[in-house]
Amino acid sequence: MVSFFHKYKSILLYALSLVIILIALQVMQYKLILLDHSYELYMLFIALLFTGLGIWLALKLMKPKTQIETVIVEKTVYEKVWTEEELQAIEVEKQKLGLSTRELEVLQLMAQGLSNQEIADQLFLSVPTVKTHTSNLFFKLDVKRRTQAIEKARQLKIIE
Amino acid sequence: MVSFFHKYKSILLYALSLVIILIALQVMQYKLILLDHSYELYMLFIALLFTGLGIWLALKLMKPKTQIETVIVEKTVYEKVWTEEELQAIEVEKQKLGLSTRELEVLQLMAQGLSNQEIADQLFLSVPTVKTHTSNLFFKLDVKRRTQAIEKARQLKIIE
DNA sequence: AGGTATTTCATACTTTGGTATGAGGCATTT
DNA sequence: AAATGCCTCATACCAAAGTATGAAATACCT
Repeated sequence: MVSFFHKYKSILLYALSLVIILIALQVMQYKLILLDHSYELYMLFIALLFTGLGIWLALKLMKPKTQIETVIVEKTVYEKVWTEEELQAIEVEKQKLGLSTRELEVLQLMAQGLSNQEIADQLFLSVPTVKTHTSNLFFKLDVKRRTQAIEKARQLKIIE
Repeated sequence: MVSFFHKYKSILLYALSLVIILIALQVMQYKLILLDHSYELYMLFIALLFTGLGIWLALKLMKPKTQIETVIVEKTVYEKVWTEEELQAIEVEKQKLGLSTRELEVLQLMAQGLSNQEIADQLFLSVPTVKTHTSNLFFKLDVKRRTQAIEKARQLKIIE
């Protein structure tokens, strides 16, 4: 019963408004407006009033539809100025990771979108070797995929 | 001038309807309805009529909102680095790509390091659907892998 | 009413990515 | 000399990514 009211709250409110306004209009009609014989203005007023009410009702009922589309997050990133403390914290984290020279090289190329094969070619390595590096890299960065590794490395300012 | 009409077509149509209906009502008033002294029914009719008109108007005006063409306005504001011309050039490139809403959403999540499965879960899609989106995405971005797509999207400032 | 674009899903297939394990060479450190 | 850490490579196996193709529903526009 409560949920019923909740669900159709807008419509019930509309019906209520309808009744109230109609009564009000009838009162007004006999007391004020029609005395001036300004029937056209009177009608215009009513029309606009109920149009507004219709718009309001539509907006209320439409709400669920607009919700679906708001999955996307809007981000406005300003140029961040890093304080000494933050930079030091990042440095510490980088140190803790203990990435080797080779691993950093691989990470660089990985972030540029190269495949393991392409990285191997670039660094004159075999693909298994590159895989070993990437695998160790993921372990040290505590991630599961190269895309996550790239994201994390970016946050730690290891790359770019 | 044409686009002006197109943009405010709904409102103009509303105004037109308003006028026509008011005139019609006045004619009706003198000829039909009020002869029965059914003033209340008459008012109710008007109220419902214009409520409907209001709903229609609201729906028309809401349309652009549900489309959400460029919801992802991820304008990263590196204030001092990017000039107006550069930003505009980037915008033009973005437009040329013609990425759809869904594709942009997938791109976003992809850049956060999510797997196709995780993207599917997040957006309530099947994995094949996500694959379709990524595949189209790669084609439009002219890349071969998701890591490249992320890199390119970053350069075009589509993401972060 | 028909055309277009988007979104969705499926199936089948190939390629790439990632894990596990082992192993040898080469420095540096203890 | 032995231990440690790094770099290298290999094999094998499984998971994820990516391609190709078809299809169907929706929505929008002319």
